[in-house]
Amino acid sequence: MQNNLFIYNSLSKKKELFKPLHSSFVGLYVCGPTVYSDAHLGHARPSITFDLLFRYLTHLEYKVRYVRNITDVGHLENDADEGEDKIEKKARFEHLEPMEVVQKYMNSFNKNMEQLNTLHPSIEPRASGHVIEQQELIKILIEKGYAYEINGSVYFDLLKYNKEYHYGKLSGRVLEELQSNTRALDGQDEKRNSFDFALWKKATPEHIMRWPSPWSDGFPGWHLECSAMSTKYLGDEFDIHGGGMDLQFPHHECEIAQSTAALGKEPVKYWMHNNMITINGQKMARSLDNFITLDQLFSGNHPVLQQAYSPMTIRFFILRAHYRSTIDFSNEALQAAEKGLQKLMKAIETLNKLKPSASSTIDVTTLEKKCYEALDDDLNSPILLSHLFEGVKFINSVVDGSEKIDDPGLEALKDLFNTFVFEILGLKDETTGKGDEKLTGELMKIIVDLRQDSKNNKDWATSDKIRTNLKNAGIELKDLKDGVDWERE
RNA sequence: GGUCGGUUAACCGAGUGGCUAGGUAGCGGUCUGCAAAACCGUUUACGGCGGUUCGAAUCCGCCACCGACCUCCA
Repeated sequence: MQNNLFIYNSLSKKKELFKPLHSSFVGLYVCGPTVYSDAHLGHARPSITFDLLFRYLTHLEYKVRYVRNITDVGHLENDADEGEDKIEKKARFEHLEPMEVVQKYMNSFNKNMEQLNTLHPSIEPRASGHVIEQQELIKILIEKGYAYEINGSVYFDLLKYNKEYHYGKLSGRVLEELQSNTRALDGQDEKRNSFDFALWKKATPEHIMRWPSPWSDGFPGWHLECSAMSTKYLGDEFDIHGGGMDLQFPHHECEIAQSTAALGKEPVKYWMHNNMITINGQKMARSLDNFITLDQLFSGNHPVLQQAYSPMTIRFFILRAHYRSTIDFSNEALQAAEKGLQKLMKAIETLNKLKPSASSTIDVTTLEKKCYEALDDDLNSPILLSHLFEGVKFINSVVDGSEKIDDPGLEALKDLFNTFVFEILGLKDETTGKGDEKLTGELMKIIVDLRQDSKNNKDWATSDKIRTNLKNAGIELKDLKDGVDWERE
């Protein structure tokens, strides 16, 4: 299997040619959400970024196992390891069983992801379903001397680990500096060092989510689940690990430390991190309370939103920027994305109605090559889109008569748009399927005929009245050179 | 304070040494009974100061501003 895909590896800080560990198989692990509230715009970024990667690798005929976890336990409020489990906190707040909270927000997350047309991962494991695997991992770490137990809790010994390996290589940290820069937090007394992190926490009496273990009735630390589940489903070593840039430290460093200590080798070949979505120049995050949920975007129901934005507008908005750049939220940018997407979709509709000529003035092969080059260059979706818009201009020029396309070219161009727009970028036409298309078509034909009669009689008042009233009803008429086109707004 | 990244035209957003990115919004034109759409043309760029080079948005240095991480976060 061959490819020219270069991806930016956060570990080496360079673009590297992607070579999978096992020729035709790819193992991909992406950090999923902690399910304690509705998904917001920020959550759409990694989902869409790695959906694009998943789709492209699949298109390249790799057999991809895409694992995205659901964090439904053990996620503490702060790294003092004395905080409150987010899910339990929410459960008390909403008077629900913790697992009810998990189910509720897992469902809404999945619904939102389907709306965004992201493909389901191959496996969506839940941390709560892998407590045994996590405990096994802890046992290995204790045996090998990388973890220690105190008062029923188990911590990772970073000082010991750092003697043999380099903790901080992904995020460019040095342990000694971390020690001096770590803020003084309460409740760290029992750890040997402030930077050691919890693998297992003994539950306080009021803590509901708890599991028996050799050390105490308790629950696993956050970083552990990803190590345990990625190893279980993708093996000791796998190809790509993805997630948001904000997870690089400490989460991904801890993952590397846990897996490397337990297995004696580094687990991940390529680390990929998507950048953040900002609002007013600041990161959008639940903890900063400046987020807009996806449901709010889809409905327009939020004070800062001037209108509703469809799921595909959001998807297009995100694909318009490279995944390693920040995207600043604004109504203007979203409206521009909406218009651009409409233009693209309209052109594809036009393409399917195009009549071939005897000759062609376009080289589809070159265009296709440029599209692949864009994706191969670290998934450069904005460049890919700029090439597709070249195609859009060409399609419209054929209608206009200034360009021509022959039958093979037409088929190739249709194929190209199909492949890149729908299959790889994962966009879809949102206008179809509304109402009774067939009947509407028949009725529109009658109305357009009647209007043509009045136009032939130069009865502009009537023809304009028909057009205006249709517009008020949400249908726009366009008088073309030969015939009339109409579309829903 | 430490580490890292960013600053591109009205807005968004690509681009790593010479070649029109693209989208949205303006403006002018073609087409049209008018309009819309489309097409053609077009206006504001590379934070500042220095350096390297025949040539820099792109490389180097300094400065300014913004942000991310250093607590949970996608």
